[in-house]
Amino acid sequence: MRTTDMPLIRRSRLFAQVGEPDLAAMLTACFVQTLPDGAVLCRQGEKAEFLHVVLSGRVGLFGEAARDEALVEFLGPGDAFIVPAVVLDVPYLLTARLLDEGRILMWPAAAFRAQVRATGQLAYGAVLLLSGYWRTLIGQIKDLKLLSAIERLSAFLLALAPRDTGPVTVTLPGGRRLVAGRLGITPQSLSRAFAALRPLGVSGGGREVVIADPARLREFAGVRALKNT
Amino acid sequence: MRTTDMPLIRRSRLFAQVGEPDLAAMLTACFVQTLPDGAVLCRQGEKAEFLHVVLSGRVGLFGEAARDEALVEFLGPGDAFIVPAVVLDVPYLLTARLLDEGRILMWPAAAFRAQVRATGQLAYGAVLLLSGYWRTLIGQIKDLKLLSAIERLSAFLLALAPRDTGPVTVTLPGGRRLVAGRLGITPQSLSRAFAALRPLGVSGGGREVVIADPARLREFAGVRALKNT
DNA sequence: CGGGTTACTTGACGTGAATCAAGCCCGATA
DNA sequence: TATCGGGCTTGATTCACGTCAAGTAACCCG
Repeated sequence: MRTTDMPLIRRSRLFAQVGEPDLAAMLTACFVQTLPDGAVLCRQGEKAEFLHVVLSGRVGLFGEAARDEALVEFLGPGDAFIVPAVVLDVPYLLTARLLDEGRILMWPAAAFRAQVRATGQLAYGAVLLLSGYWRTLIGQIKDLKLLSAIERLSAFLLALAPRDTGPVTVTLPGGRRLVAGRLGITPQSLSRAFAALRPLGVSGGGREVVIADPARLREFAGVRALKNT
Repeated sequence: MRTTDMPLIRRSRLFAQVGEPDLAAMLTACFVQTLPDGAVLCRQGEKAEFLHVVLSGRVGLFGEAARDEALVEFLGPGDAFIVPAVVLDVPYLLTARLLDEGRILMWPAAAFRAQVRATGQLAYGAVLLLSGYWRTLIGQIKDLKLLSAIERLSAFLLALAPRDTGPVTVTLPGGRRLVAGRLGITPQSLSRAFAALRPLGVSGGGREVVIADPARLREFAGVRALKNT
């Protein structure tokens, strides 16, 4: 573990409430790995061996079916996964794959389970982290059930931008193929959705997307001011 | 609070780890209400006032959009909601409505926040509870993204039945309209999906559904043995 | 510089599910 | 008993999105 990792570890909600000495003690059981783009951290259906905390790089969580797979969520530095599988000691529901080269904190499952049961601050951190995830997942389910593909793309782009801003450039968290999976559509449909938003001031080039008028886009997305409320 | 409520309270994962005296102390801040069918417990967009724990009856969690609403999840005795909104002190993402007459434990938000921060066992219970919810939500997202309406219905019915069983009768957690919402389809499509499953041995009458051959249904649902793994 | 690979876009077409619209069943009410 | 109304089913039609198939652009490697 490098000394430069500590600030990254502290940034995670999971550890926000844990005191310095306790944290140091906990981390003796852990190690950090630098892994290449495409590395698989855990595979759907396998038993949880480690809790992973992303220190740098981005990770994609994928659900796999017969001949298909769909990206469920993007994760970045500070995110921990898969807390639920580790805590409950059951198999993973998802496959996690690095989308970049990245550094990952590895925490043996049994040690983490014991710690979270013993240390109130860590459990509280886990509650905060899981609460945040619960909300993003609920948001995604609502989007899938209530919104069209174009509206979902609008909402997704707006969520990448700061609130109440003028023209902005946002950076997609992955290639178009991955974004399409996150939105629950095919890459082709995503391409068409971007085309449909172009008259509304969304001009895309590669991974950078310019939103000329966020207010107009927000209005179009259906009166969705309640989105993150 | 009635004495008959205590066993129900103990059944919830949230309190499983909390010792008897601590529990009694915590509950002094709470009260229990019996509410009629259709009562709204919290409304999307409002600030969290109470944590609710279902003691009896069933509750539906609904997402609301412009002119539409969709059932996101059914809850029953032992379930607590909306922990994330209460813990993070942010507005609800969902509206909760009683589907039956039911008894609900009401826990003032500020008191719960303080308790969960102070009491490791309670925080740990919350971690367990949220971990379970995380997994059901992930399952639902995977279903929405990867499965057709008919496959989703199959998976949903199978999840209601005990594993590895012969012919069974399952009870839907709500009317067809609600089940359709949970599956992300319209009631008409649900009706057609049931019709499509009839040749596979699914015969429905009202809220009771008979699955003549769960193994065959499971195979049909796509090689989804990994569903809850 | 050429050839290949990968990522994205665009077009034509098919299909699953929504929508519109009856019709049916059954329980509640007078 | 007659009438009403809500929940469910069924049929016809429409539409959003998926699928299949080119086509283009950018990048890598020989």
